[in-house]
Amino acid sequence: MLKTAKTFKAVGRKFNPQAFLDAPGVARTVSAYDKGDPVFSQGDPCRHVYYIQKGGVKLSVVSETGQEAVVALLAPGDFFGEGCLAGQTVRMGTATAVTASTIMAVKKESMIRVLHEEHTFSDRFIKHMLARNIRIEEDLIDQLFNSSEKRLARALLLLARYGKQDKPQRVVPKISQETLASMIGTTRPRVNFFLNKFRKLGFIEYNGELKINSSLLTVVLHD
Amino acid sequence: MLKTAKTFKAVGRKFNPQAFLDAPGVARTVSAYDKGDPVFSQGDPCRHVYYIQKGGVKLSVVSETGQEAVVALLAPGDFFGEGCLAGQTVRMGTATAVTASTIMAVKKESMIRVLHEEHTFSDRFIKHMLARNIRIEEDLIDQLFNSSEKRLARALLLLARYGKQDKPQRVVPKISQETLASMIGTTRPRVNFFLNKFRKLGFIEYNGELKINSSLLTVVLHD
DNA sequence: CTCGAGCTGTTCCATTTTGAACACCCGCCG
DNA sequence: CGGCGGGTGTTCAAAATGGAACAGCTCGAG
Repeated sequence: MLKTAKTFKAVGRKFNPQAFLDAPGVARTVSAYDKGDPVFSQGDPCRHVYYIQKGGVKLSVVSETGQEAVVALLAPGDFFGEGCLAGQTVRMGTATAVTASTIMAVKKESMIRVLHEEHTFSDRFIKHMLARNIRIEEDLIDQLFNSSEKRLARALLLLARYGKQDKPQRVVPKISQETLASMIGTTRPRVNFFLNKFRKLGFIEYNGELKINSSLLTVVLHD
Repeated sequence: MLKTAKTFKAVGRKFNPQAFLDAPGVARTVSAYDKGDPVFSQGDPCRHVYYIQKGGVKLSVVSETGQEAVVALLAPGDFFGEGCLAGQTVRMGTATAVTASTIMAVKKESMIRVLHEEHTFSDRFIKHMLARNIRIEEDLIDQLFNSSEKRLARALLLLARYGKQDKPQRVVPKISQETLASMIGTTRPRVNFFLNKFRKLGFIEYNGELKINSSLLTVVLHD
């Protein structure tokens, strides 16, 4: 009855995975989080997969030396905490709400059952994971190839499409220089230096709100 | 009837995904590759998923400026080229045999069908992808946190368990300083410098063959 | 209003890293 | 035998980066 599931490719972005998780017998709970609340923390036991209904979540890791690295920023429709499906028993990082959020937790076992029983759902989930894979791989390649200046330019361009699949915006969601620094693996003064450089060059504008000029900023990536 | 599929966790490392792909009606071809042969190249159309039966494969990306970054080294039992399942139409990187290899190509559509019909297989595939996800994420975190010296130490430790799930070896597979450099995102002189440093400190030995002392080398990671 | 927390703007220097160069070594092929 | 290609050992100056420090701004709580 779900025509959108005809082919893998046809599973478009309007598809709602949540419908399947709302079925009777699926062990799930929906919770509200305030900005800054942790959903789980590095070292916690690993028993649920999460699905973002509203808001946004930051995945980060803290090193022995205490510095934080932001691995991903997630938006409504994203899953996270899937590590437990691969047999991880503890969380390898911390998930924090970056705005007030509504997040559904699904028991690992329920998740597996739904993955078995619903092709449309499992297709979607596999796609989600592949997409995340691709994105993280791109981030890695970015790190391997580029200078921090280029990485910052790229991070801004990606943030401009945060949560809006394929529809880049001119306005970048509010984000501190500190967080930017931990996303691209450098220090805050460095981020500040380049932001001002970009501003002087007219690639971005900002007073409180950060706007980017995609076409100009893209130039930075190509030398 | 498939007892091994009882729980997700029970899908152990002895499980052989290939059995499912050998079923009648699955569009697949098995080919032999010599060392250095490309399996696919950046920009090629994207219609198959690959499975390594024998040998080893290197996934790499080439930047506009011509420098190469090695994203992954894969061993028998690994899948690659899964990007096409997520709707990618062209290859984002190049896959090259690093030794003489036997590799099975499975048509995207067949792969999807088997994923739908065989829980044991799809569990395994999801696990594989999650594992790759975790590994790439670790590589990214490594880049975000660490100096090239630490990254090199970590790369050597990981290479020591290349293809041997969970059973680290003392001998690291033959690999050029150039390739190491492109894996950790630095230059060859840098790799050379640190290798010699590690040798002087007794962390590694090498004449033609590279042996590591895991416990000593691990020290480098923790300052 | 006043204080403090959190973020931004800026400076400076020690250190790390790059990038290019040159010599050496060894195995393979004509 | 001689040359050539691919990998290694080493050097050095120029450039990028890290890290610490200090000042200013703004907004909300008391």
